[in-house]
Amino acid sequence: MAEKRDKLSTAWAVDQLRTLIFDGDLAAGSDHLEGDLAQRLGLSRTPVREALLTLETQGLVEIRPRKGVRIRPISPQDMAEIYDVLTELESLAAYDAARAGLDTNALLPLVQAIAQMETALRNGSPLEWAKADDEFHRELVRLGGNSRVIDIVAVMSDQVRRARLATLYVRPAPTQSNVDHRGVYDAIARGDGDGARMLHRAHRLAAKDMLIELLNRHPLQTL
Amino acid sequence: MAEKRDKLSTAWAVDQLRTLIFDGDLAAGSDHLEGDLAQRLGLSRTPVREALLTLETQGLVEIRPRKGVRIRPISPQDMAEIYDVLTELESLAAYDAARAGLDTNALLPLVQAIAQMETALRNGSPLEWAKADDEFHRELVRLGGNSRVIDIVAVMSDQVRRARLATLYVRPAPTQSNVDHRGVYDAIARGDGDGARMLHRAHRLAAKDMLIELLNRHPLQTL
DNA sequence: AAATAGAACATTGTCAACATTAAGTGTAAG
DNA sequence: CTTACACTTAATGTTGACAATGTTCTATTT
Repeated sequence: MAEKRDKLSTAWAVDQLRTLIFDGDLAAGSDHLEGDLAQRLGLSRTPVREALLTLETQGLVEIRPRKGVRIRPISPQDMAEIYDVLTELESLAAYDAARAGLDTNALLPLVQAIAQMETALRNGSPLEWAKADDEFHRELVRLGGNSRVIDIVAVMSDQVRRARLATLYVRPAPTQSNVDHRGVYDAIARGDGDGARMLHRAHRLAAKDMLIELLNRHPLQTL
Repeated sequence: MAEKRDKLSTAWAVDQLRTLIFDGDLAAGSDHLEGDLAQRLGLSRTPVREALLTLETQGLVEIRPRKGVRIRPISPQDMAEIYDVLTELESLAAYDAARAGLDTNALLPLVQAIAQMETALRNGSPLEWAKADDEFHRELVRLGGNSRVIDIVAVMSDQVRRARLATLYVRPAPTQSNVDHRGVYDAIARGDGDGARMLHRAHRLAAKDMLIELLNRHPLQTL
């Protein structure tokens, strides 16, 4: 556990709890008392309580009075819902990014992410590929410039983070994904808004179908 | 102010504060101390603080330590961002609703909302029209069935609520809106997903352009 | 043995007091 | 006259204690 905390207790507690959740130290579906969590973090209940409030509105936990705080599991239907939202909002971001008239320099992070994904794919390192993929999507949304979209996508991505990691080593090699990313990038670079939107939409829909099918076939518990 | 409170103080405080904000009793852009708000609601700071935390993640206030809680104003750019998000997510909902194979009975609330809008339009009652319009959009999203979309749209709608009300008496009569709604309804009723999506998208984009142009022309302060 | 009432317990909800910290204010030095 | 420093003040951040309340267990009745 990270030791020093120079920020406010509540913000620090949010970070710590997020880490515990993403690392699986707080298992999906498990229940925890405010008091226990507070003790675990070495804080009083108030900041932990406030942190949990925040995490609840972000959909990571569910507060059930007198039954403990439940770490929200993700069902295949949840995945479908979230991917649909991501599809729409990221496609909008791709459109906006393409229409923004960005120069090559501004698009550099996208190119780098794509390069990293291709390297990772060649090296067979799923984890590194996932990191670069995450970076590509985050950067794409950032370039879109809509702050609401940025926030919502971040929250939704967090909700499926565990599940995506769990499927990383079961899913087929993401060769098509890499092709898709290049296509989206090219469309943005040439200022083709509609093209970028449609290509990204197709990319996301394919990813959704793959993941859902995967989850239904390998009924992974405790997501 | 509503008097009895049978729910938890925090939830009650959220409701009260929302009402105060939407009614303009807490003006857009104004600052308020936790202590003052707590006294105003007759509560201690703790539940008010928790309520403010929630309202902050919903984008209605901005907590600025030692400077008070600011009631977030809405700029034309904010409006543009929010309408873009609403456009994408509601269009998705329209698509999903159309593909869900809902029977006429399930679509009744939509029909009623449309009828109310037409009546209000004939009677020249903008406020009633706005209520029915709100209802139409909320019901549409509900029929889409994606709980994330429902939540996000609710939050985004809240953020523009004040601004929409402020423009109600300045905007041209929404005759085209009513035509649009019928078109969306028909597409859903005949199960035409792509049609519903495209019609609703066009409807929302037009509304956005109208509103933005209106806001830029009548620089309404304090939204 | 099953059902119900009631007591005991555990947990959360709320509060008031205290600690901390940033902003503002006045003073003195350059 | 400006700047920098320390002091004052006001607001928030945090804590521990207490109140309210739902849950579980137990005893009693049928």
